[in-house]
Amino acid sequence: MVRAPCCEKLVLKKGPWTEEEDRILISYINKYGYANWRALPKQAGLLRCGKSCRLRWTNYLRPDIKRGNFSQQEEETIIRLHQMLGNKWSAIAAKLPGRTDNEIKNVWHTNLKKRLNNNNNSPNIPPPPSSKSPSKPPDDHIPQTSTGSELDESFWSETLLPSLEDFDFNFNFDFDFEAPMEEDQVVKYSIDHEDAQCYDHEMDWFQNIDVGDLPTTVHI
DNA sequence: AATCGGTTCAACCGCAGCCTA
DNA sequence: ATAGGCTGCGGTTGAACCGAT
Repeated sequence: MVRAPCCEKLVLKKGPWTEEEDRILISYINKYGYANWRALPKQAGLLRCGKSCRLRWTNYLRPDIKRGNFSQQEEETIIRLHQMLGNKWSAIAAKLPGRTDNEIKNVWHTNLKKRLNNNNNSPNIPPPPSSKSPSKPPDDHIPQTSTGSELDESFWSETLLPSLEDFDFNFNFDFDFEAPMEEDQVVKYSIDHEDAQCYDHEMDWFQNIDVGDLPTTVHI
């Protein structure tokens, strides 16, 4: 179907936002909210398209944005979540309060990706799940339980990952690299069972599973 | 001081999916 | 069932910045 262009061929401004524009946008949203982004700039008196306003607000002006460098823990969380979710930046951002998908995407491309590439020849970082890479990871990347037995791959692809996609992570995944990272790297994670139960109302999977069944240590 | 190359990050673009009429 | 509108997402771009020479 044919879509109307976001920024109609009117003289809508593009490029960096000025302080004045920021002020207008913040003031308008504080007063009226942002129910309709398309109508917002017109009503607020901004010569911007709604899309541009939404982006500026969600990525920069929102009061709950956490500015500044990413902590090591945040970076590790991003790496781990990226391994599980792939380039689902918004899903990753949802697990890092105060961080935006754009910010995480930038950090990934400018920092973490390179860092991982530097460690690339170590087999400890499995390729992220990606629709663009249908090939299976090599056998030595299949996660194994702490007992050394291989996890059923379908557990990850059919049960765990889809659940994580939709799950509101208010429990902590506590990933903990054991240094030094050797070929048989161990990645540990833990799930606070009680917290998990708080959010399991609609998740049969969590209701029926004994967290004790989950591997808490995974050899990659 | 000038220039050059690399890095960062805000912003844009286009598509997909959802919703409604 | 379908067309059209809107929002959100991921990929990409380009200006600004920074350090090296």
